[in-house]
Amino acid sequence: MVVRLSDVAARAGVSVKTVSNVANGYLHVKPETRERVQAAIDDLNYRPNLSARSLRQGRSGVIALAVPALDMPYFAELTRAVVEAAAERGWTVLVDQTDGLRERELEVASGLRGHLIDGLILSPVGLEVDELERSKEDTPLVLLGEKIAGGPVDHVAVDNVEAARLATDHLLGLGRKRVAAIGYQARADAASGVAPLRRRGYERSLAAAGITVDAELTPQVAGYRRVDGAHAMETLLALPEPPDAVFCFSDLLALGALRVLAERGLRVPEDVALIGFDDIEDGRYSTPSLSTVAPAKDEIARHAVDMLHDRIAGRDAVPARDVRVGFEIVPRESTLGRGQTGPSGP
Amino acid sequence: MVVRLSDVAARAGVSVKTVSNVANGYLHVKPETRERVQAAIDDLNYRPNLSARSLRQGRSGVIALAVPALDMPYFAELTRAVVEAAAERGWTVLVDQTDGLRERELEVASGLRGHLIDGLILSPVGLEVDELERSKEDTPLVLLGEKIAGGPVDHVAVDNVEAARLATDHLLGLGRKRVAAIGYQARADAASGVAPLRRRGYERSLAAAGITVDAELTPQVAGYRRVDGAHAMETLLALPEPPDAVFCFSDLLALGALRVLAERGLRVPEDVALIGFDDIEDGRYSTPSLSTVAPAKDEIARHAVDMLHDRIAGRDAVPARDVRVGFEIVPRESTLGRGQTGPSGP
DNA sequence: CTGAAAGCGCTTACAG
DNA sequence: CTGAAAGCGCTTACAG
Repeated sequence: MVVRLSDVAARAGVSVKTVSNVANGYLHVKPETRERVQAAIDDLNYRPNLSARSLRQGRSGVIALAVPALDMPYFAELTRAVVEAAAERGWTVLVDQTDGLRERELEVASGLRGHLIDGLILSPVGLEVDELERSKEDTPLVLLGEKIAGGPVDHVAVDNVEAARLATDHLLGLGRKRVAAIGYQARADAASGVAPLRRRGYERSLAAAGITVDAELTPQVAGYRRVDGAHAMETLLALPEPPDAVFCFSDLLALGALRVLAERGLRVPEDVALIGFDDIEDGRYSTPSLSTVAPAKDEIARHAVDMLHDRIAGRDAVPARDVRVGFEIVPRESTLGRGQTGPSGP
Repeated sequence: MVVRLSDVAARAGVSVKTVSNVANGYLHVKPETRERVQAAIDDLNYRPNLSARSLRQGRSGVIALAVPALDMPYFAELTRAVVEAAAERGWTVLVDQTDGLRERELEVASGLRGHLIDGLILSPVGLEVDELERSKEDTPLVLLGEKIAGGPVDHVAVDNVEAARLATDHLLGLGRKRVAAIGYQARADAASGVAPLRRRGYERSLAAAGITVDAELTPQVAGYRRVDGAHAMETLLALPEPPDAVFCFSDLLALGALRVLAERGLRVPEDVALIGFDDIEDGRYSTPSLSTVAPAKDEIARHAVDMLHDRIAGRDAVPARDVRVGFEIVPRESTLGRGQTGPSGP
């Protein structure tokens, strides 16, 4: 049996307007009246129909978050942070998985959810900026990452070039001479995703140290998962002169690489030092624990939600903003060795 | 500018009914008419307003999935599977995180989303069956896991007792004598979550081998994350006579334990054999790779979505169903040792 | 402070 | 096969 606002009004002996005022926490309702209405709401177990409210108000209180894959820890952790930040605003989050596919990202960006959502936070991988402009929806949109930066849309990211540069510096600072990078992608020149930026930081660091990039030390990967890191590491170890350090463009890549090094009986960091990117929890508990670049995920989430809130509130006049959040180089055992670090853990 | 059905109708020179028919893929529309309507839809970039549709039809096409934590890989992987299974039915999934808190689970179960969702898949941790019955909502509900089984609600789970028994058998089969269990919880007697079931399986296996349970070998944990496994392992290693094998009630617990064993310089599996539960991707790439119990996550997701679909379709007459999905013991290096297993990987 | 009424954008009987 | 109209359950000007 469905309970309507008017049922509550009838029971409480007031108008629907008054019930609506109480349900929405408005002022100008006598405490006595408010109490009577609340009692009726409780008695009847009334729940407002959000579709009706949304239809009337033009806002649903639901935002969508579209990430490549929920089962990649970085995105799982980011999703958690976004859901929490959204909850603080009373928003509900609807999660979409794009698998990094251009068409799915485009679908999502072009209003897949038809007015069901008030706004969208999208972490694009395959989408190009011109496609985004062509599909220009009126749904407020915030982009994550640097796939499409400086474009016509709000976006928040870490400074990937600088973070990658410092990560590589960290390896060079250990005295390593052959520093490889795992994460180069075939489509790198097409400015896809973070790869070209982290690549630039890596190369910049080497250049500053007077080292020329050795193409052999930058194998191509198909993706950023453990399996890709494992394959790339195998390639590197097959070289006549393997690297003595590796900067992996994601922690998952690094964990895959770590696994292969262990299989080969190589010591980390003594034989090969390793640093990743993302600071996922897995890396804190691996053996050895994984040095990494830690982006401020909570800040990313908070900024994304705040910016979306501003857009939804109608600050359309404001030009698109590019927000940078902080990051930190977190040295752990995979570069410093055992005993150099404190107890692991979150 | 918002485009309405009537705008499309006007442009195409037909009635709204016809546009509605086309938009919903109904029959009985002349191909020629359909084409003209479709052209108008494309021209105007029309998107149906889902709130209006939902208000009218009483169904939104959105279901909610409530899990304890998205950043726990098991739930992240399960969420992915549910989103995919739901997509096959044209459903969108709204994700809630409960943190395993009773009150949040209750909120969610008692229609938090007020008619926004057509149904709910809930993985309860703290919620008790009587609370669930009291709050008896009309929103179709399917429960995951065995926290509340055999109750008044559809639910799908693996046979945790049997799975735990076989996992323990696997350790005993290696000739281990002091087999510990990490995952006992203080509230175990209160029948909370999977702990008591896996505990029963563990004890049943020992009993069959003529071994009495040693309370020292079953330390309490506060949660099922890596940090909890690390703490419990430390407790076990501090014993005068530490275990030579450990059954961990989750892979995360096992990964935490593995980390501590490595820190202490103990060999796995030579000194201590280890098996987990969940088959998360992390365990396939750890060193050593982690033996585990692999529940059929895709089956769980598919059954949950199918059962929810049946309830939404109004098969209320059908009594609550308890569905069991399969599982598999997956031996890897943490019990079999190096070289005993094939190449790791997904 | 409260009541009666319009309207958000759909879908769907009901006529034709 | 198509058109005109009612109504889903809210919120919100508009009167009082």
